[in-house]
Amino acid sequence: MQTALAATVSRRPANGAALRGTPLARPVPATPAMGVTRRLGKDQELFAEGEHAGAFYKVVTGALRTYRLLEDGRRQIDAFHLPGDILGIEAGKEHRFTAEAIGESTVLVYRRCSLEAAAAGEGDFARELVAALMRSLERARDHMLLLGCKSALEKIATFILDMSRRDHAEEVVALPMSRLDIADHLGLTIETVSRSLSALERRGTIEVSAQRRTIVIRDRAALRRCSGGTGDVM
Amino acid sequence: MQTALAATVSRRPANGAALRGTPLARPVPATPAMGVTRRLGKDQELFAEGEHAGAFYKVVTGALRTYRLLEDGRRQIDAFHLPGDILGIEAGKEHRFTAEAIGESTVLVYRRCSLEAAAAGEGDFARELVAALMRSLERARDHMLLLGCKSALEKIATFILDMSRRDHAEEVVALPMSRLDIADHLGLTIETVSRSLSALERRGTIEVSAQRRTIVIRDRAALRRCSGGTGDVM
DNA sequence: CGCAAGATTGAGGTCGTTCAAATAAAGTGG
DNA sequence: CCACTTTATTTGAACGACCTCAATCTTGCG
Repeated sequence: MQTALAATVSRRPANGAALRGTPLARPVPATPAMGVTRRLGKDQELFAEGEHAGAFYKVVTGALRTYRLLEDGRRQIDAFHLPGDILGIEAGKEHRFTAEAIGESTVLVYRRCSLEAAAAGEGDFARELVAALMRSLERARDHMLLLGCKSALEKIATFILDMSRRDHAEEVVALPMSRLDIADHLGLTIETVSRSLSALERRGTIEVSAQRRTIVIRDRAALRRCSGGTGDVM
Repeated sequence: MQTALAATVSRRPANGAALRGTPLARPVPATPAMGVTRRLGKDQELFAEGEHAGAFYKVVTGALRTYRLLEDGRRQIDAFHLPGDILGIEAGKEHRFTAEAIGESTVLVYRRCSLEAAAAGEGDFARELVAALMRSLERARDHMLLLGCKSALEKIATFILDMSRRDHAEEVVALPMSRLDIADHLGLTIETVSRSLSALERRGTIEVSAQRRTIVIRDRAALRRCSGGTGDVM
């Protein structure tokens, strides 16, 4: 039971964060020739829960969050999507969650029929999609392990290591998302996220930048020890 | 932080539960002609984390659990698999989790090359596999919502409704798994599982059979109200 | 019958939440 | 460029849900 706010609106961050210049801004080559690109502004919705799933997407620049809400407003961000990630593939006709840009982002749009073609079998693109699906599932399972078993500190440590891996970052890890986003991703509150980050900083394991959107990993081994094992973080 | 036992062995249940005669025992037709069947005894391992993923499986009778362990023994059961479910499809070459039969079970074994054929595209079976993948992902996401947001009582209520739906059960729901299995699935302890079930029983929402492996839903509406919304339980 | 394993129940402790306040950044308009 | 507002984040104190430890009860089995 957490983060149950009456006004869902108030839960949406609305500050202006620069993604540009961070490692996350590194664009990704558009694999198949098909697909148009689309630009998204900060907090702009790409698709919403319940909407007809007529397309799916691949992140080119920026970062997105996908989430679901409980009736009372509790939110679970199931994943953050960085350049190269594919999102929005649905089993049914409707999107089962909402996707929003965290900062300025661009995505490639694929028509759903590409997916149907893939399921029926169509060579390379099909293989890429199935691989993307399997990777999503793998990540979802890792995340369940985190949500079901880990303590707050372990969650935060795992999250930082995971972002660092996905960001191909050595030491400096960009966190384009707000504390609220992180909290709703890890099943914590913003206060606990903040406290855990402070705790890691106090121990000298990490360093939090002034703007709060960058982390420097000072002691990766210690961070790994904090992460509670298994999670295949590097 | 929960259920961290030093001896992982002691966590494995070993009683004798009858699956036979419950709704869960209902067999499922083997869709593709290929695939040999395999029988599994209670708690028998189908495949283990780290093992080469040379095959994947479809449940015909019984029920299986798939789980991952943290180094200290904490366990997360990511899913229970009932007749008709496909499990063991992996992105990489190795199984990322362990699968065990909960009670006597039978599965169909598919060689991995079928999967590769499917990814490359091979008509009907390909479509079924991709659909299975997408359904797994959907379930994983539902489960993340549960793990990340819901209270103990909400988790239990959701779980019962979900089992009832998957079991095509009207009122009487079979729970072939132990309390420990349920606890490790929902991110709780056995004590909390037990207490929550008792709480629901005390309110007259459900009834727990003497053998503890069957639940009767007395007031589905109340149970749904308890479940915390969204979860697409019926 | 008596033992072993699973499940339930009770008492007390802890981690993370809730509520509240302080601090810090980022706009905004002059 | 600076006061002022707004929003994000951090920090503190107290509470509560769930866990831990321990005892009891139940069921199944030799």
